[in-house]
Amino acid sequence: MPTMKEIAKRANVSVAAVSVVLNNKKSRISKAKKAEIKQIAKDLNYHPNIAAVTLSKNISLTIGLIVPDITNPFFATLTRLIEQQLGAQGYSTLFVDSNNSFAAESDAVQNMVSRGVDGIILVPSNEFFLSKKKERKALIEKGDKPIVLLNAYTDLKVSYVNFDNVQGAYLATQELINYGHTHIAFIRGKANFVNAAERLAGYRQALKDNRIAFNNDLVFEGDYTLDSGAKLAPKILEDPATTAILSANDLMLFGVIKWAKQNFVDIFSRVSMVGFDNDPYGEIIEVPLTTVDQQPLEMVNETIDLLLEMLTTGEKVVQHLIVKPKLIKRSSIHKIEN
Amino acid sequence: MPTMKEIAKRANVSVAAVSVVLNNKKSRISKAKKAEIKQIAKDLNYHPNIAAVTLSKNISLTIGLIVPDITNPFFATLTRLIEQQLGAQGYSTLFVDSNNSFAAESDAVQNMVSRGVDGIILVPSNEFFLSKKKERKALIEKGDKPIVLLNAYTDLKVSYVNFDNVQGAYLATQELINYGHTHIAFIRGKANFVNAAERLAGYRQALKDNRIAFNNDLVFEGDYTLDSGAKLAPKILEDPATTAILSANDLMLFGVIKWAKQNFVDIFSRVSMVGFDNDPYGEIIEVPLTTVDQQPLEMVNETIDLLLEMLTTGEKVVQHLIVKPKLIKRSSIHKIEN
DNA sequence: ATCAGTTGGTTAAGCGCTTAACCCAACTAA
DNA sequence: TTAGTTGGGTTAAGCGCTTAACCAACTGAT
Repeated sequence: MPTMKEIAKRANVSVAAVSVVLNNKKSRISKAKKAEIKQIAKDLNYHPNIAAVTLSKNISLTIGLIVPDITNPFFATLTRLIEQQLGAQGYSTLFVDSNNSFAAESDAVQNMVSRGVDGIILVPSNEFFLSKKKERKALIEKGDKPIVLLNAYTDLKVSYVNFDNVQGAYLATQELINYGHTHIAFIRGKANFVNAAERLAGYRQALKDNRIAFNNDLVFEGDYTLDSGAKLAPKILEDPATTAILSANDLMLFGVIKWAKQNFVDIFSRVSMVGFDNDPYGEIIEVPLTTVDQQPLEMVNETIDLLLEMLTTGEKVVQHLIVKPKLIKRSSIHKIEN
Repeated sequence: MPTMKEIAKRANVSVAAVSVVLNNKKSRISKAKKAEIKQIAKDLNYHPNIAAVTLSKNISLTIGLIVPDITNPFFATLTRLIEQQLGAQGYSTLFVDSNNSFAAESDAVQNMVSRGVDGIILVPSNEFFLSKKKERKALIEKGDKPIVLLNAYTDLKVSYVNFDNVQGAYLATQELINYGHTHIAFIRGKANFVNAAERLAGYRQALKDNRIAFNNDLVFEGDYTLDSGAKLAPKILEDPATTAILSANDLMLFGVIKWAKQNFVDIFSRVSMVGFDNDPYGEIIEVPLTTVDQQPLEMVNETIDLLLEMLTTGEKVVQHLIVKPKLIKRSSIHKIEN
């Protein structure tokens, strides 16, 4: 790999001169020399050693990205958008799949700080919210880099971008009610997942606004995995009065559908369904799924803007951005006569 | 962030002493001093500045990973396995989604080399194989880092890990034939995708071994996207003699299914289907999809082993590893009477 | 008494790049 | 004539860490 030293030698100048011209800083280097240096750099196919730049400037043009599970399509979509937008701004992405483990998230943040990332985007795992506040706080403050949480609310003094889970669940529930449903099962995320609580709240609010009594027996707790949905399916369907299911994500609904297939129940006739996430596969299943879209592009845009603002101004702002949900109406809801 | 200098001052030793003990090198530092230094490091929550380590040792414990599209579940699975296995070995992952662009792959490699990654895992895009050999070669040789291609054959002098596409397509085709199918449509990948050619070859070989004439009118060209499958669907289904479809990936088959839903054709009765990839959603659709599993875990294991061998020995080996396919038999094939 | 070997470290150079401070010759302007 | 400016760079220190070479004091054997 060619270095500035090499270029300097060929151009008969000091490496300082090379540095300033290759970085396009205003300096007293003559036009001719500038051109010569740039030409030599091009000829040698020079590219800076980023470790050296990082060491001396204390910025790395790298950001860390931590997601709970990249095989979850929603997180994959976020990841793709983030990587591409950061790349367009000249930033590289140090990627970690935390496998839904708080310990892994913590290690990842430490390692990223150690590597001198300029900032961190953390899509918190479920475990994140199960940890002690003190530990969460320690994680956030490690190396006090700019950090923004994505897809989560939090009580910590840190920026986050989330989407309006209350409103999302409200919209979805209202839609079911509009079709005449009153016995609506709700598959929530585990008690301590923050987004899960908000979604439950939206569900309850919609019931209340429609004067439908909330019934806790209709609330089932999953963990956002397909398997947890499959496991809950028989319990949910046990009550013949239940005519609809609202799920805190599509994946659990797919689990319900899978269980139904395996047990020969015609699930699409049996219940109406609405999910969360706008999973691409919701569109191609037997009956396309009505779902709440989390507007990943908007979320990522806000996240990148926020992070970039911190990086360029050098100030650590604490902002909370909430993007509005959008109900994608497809065919998994049918009318009920009361 | 505390530095070795800080530790050295507190322990009344030189930073060189700190360096050797924190790196557990054998040295002439007394047990007592060693313990003291380590304790201070722990108290200060010291973590090395990786940029400095990289600069001086010329290794970064970072590897670059480039995939064509992280929202494709197969690539997501590979990515997850890679990141976790590398993490377990102390390596971090610099991630790039090339968005199926050769230019992006090329830039990514350059950038990674510039950042001093120790090695690169490239899951080549489709465009990769459409580029000139000279350009592909240039990409591979950039900065001559250890590099292994994953999920591809190649004519270049570089290691790769792939799975046996010929055998995979052969198995799938033979399965269809076993069920009595003789008019089997094949959705291939674009002509220049190397894996696509091998899959076609396996399909043809199976036909030949069963004395079924190859008919080029039954071969359709997609680009591995869901949309391309949807676009091809009407053409494929036009010929009433066609009783089965083998697709070079599940996604295109999902596209066919989607088109069928939208056009009210009962696709699962109309044709038998086999895909490639063992996409998780193949299991939860109306009729679970028979598919060829690419054994991502085995592929990743081989890839990591290969790369780690190069990293530890420092030698650039050129090995070609082919993992055996596995046919996942589900319900999307039905018997045909001839 | 001398010397080799051991113990317990230190020194210094270097990795590639950045940046503030400096230098000198030639040219203006009063 | 001289002070001041401008053009065209150079020097040197420093970012945090690594590593080979060195050194001083002590111990034990001859």
